Amino acid sequence: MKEKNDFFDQVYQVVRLIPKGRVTSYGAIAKYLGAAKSSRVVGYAMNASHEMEDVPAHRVVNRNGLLTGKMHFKTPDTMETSLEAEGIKVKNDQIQNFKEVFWDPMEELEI
DNA sequence: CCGTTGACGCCAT
DNA sequence: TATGGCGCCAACG
Repeated sequence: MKEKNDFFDQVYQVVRLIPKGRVTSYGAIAKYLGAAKSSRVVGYAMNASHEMEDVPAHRVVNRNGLLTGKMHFKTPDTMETSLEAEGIKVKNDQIQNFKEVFWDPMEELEI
């Protein structure tokens, strides 16, 4: 068994565990995986997540709760629309109650 | 093969 | 408080 699975795959696993109506940040995922400074790689993994339909990339935003990656979806409105469909309030590409809907894998999951 | 870019985040000034 | 630069890993040209 190799402990060092692909970083991308690990990211997908965590993102898939994000409960409906909750969101997380790239840094939170990276930190959970033990690569707090590799937050960029998490975002890159999200870009490749288009192959995995089970990866709700729309539930992953930056640390500011800003939908920075919305433009990478099928349509720029897909991300905010999907979030609002789950009860998350989005205004001007920014999650309003971000602190309330924020889901920290470190808190909910055990490493 | 080398250089640049990217859905980010933290530190320094 | 705000702005700029660096780091990290992988993919693309």
